[in-house]
Amino acid sequence: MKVSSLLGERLKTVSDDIAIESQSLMLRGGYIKNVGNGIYSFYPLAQRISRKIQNIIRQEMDAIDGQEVLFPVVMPASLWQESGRYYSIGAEMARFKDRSGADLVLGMTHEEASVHLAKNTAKSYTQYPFMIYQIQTKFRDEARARGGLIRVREFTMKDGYSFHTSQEDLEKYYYRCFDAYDRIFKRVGLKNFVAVKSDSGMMGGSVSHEFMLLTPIGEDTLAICSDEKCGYRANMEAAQTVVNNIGGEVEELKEVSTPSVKTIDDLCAFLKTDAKKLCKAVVYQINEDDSYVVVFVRGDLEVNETKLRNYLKKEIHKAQEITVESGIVAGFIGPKDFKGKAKVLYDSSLIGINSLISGANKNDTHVTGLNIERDIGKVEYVDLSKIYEGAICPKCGKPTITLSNGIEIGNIFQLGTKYSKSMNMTYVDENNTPQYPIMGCYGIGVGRLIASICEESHDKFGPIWPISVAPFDVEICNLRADDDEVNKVCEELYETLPRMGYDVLYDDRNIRPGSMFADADLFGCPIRVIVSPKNLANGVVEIVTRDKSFRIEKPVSEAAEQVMFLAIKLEQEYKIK
RNA sequence: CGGGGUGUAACGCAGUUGGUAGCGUGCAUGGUUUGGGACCAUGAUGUCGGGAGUUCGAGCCUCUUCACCCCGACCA
Repeated sequence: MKVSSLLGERLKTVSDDIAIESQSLMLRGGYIKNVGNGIYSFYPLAQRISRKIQNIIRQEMDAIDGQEVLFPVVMPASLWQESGRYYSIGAEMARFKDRSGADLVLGMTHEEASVHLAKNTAKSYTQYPFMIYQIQTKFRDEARARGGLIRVREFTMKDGYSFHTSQEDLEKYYYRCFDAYDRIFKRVGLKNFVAVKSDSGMMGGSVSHEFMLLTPIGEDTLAICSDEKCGYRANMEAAQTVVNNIGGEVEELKEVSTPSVKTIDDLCAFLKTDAKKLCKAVVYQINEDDSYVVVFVRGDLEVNETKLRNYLKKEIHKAQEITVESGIVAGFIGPKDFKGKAKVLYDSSLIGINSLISGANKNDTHVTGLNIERDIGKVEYVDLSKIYEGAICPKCGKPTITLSNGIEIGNIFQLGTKYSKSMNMTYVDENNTPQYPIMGCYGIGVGRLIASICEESHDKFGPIWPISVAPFDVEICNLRADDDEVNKVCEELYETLPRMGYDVLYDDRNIRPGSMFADADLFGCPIRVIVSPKNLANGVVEIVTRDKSFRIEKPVSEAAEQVMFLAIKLEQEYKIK
């Protein structure tokens, strides 16, 4: 490919609104073009990267016996009505009608389609297990797209679905896929990624993992044990909070007047105490009937809404206004003498504290010396609080939990029989008895992966693409396109290198070196060959790596060979044994 | 969905009190240059997001509508 005819413009500036480096560089380098909110076109550069990533994914999926298939983007609503998700999914799923008025949906995931495809052919246990996957466009009408390719509405995704005759077999395959994912992310050049236990949400099923790229711009928060021998890692949403309270002295239950003291900070200052001795009330409402839920939690901790949602198995939202009729006194809620019409939950962070301070359910009043067992009775404690920096690791028991941000680059779920049951997919076992297959599902967002790689590997001049995914392996920079000798050497290399199997970009434009190098940095090709009159005067060309860690001058006749050595060396970095 | 903001040339932006649109980059042509975004000269490019209104006159004022961006809620 010659740069003179490569479609896509390199820009010096982008709008200051764009805060994320990868987005800025991919817009500046002519990789992507915004078409609408959360919708992008790919220029050749991005499409080439996408293709290389897809091929790595295909190789690894095929290696674990995946079979590539293709599901439709547009599906009849009836398919989604069968599983029930037509009703349970909200506005995120795009729905429309065809000319005859039939309801259609745009695919946002393909569990239903996979069951539909497999259900009438996989009728005997002898055909199991199997995994089918596709690489295809999805549409999710996200409330708010952001961050370039990090969170979009339309995107290319690899999604796979496996079918098994036993939980053990699913688990065996699940961990094979786990390893395949690990290989994929290593091969595309990511370094700082981890797999974490995740909340499986409303997908159904129990065990799930997310592969996360650790980066400050990540939208998820991860709890990671800093003891490397332990290795505990979880999405904050799913991380168990372990609290080891020191009992403290048993005190008498007393009311204290606390006029207008409403916040935790105010109360700590007013009573000269620590938030760890406080019992805080957080009020939620259940979406379906607006009934209240009060969660009592230790004063220094927050409620993890995902855990609460999972415990209640209901959608909730934070209560905006607490009405007096409900019997709840805003700002002064406490377990003792609570008369509100609400479900009351106790977080496990309150276990073992002998004397708590809480609201007294009266205006401007708190109680001290509250002992839950003595003053309330036996209560059930539930783990509902958010894990925090320095918390006790649920695995090794040491106070070594650290919090990091991450971008989700892939996820794997053990689905169970949610879809096979709801869509009535069965096979017969050895005893000729009908059974529901047990499913797993496995996803990777390709576009997000491109942005993630760029995010992890760039400098202020442009992306530094790993050779395994780079749009081109080598760029030839012709520093004097009006010099016959320079042209001749460039043209020769441009013939030779592709024949050796390399993807070559040739900057043949008659522009000044500064502009050419600036563009070359935006192209981010791992290897650069610079041909100039200055070098040719000594009979050499210059070969450098994009990350600027390596530079060598070689005679023209040895240039191609040197490129090969360098490419092999770079490829080694991303090779998996 | 709530809060804030922006729409003017391909990109980034300016545009005063309402008087008929400009700067930088890029692009085209010619010339001088040539190792980190050169210089000179000449030139082309506008539905000022759309619609309606006020006015002798609207990029600017009013109404309306659309799109996009940022923060939050949400994120199967």
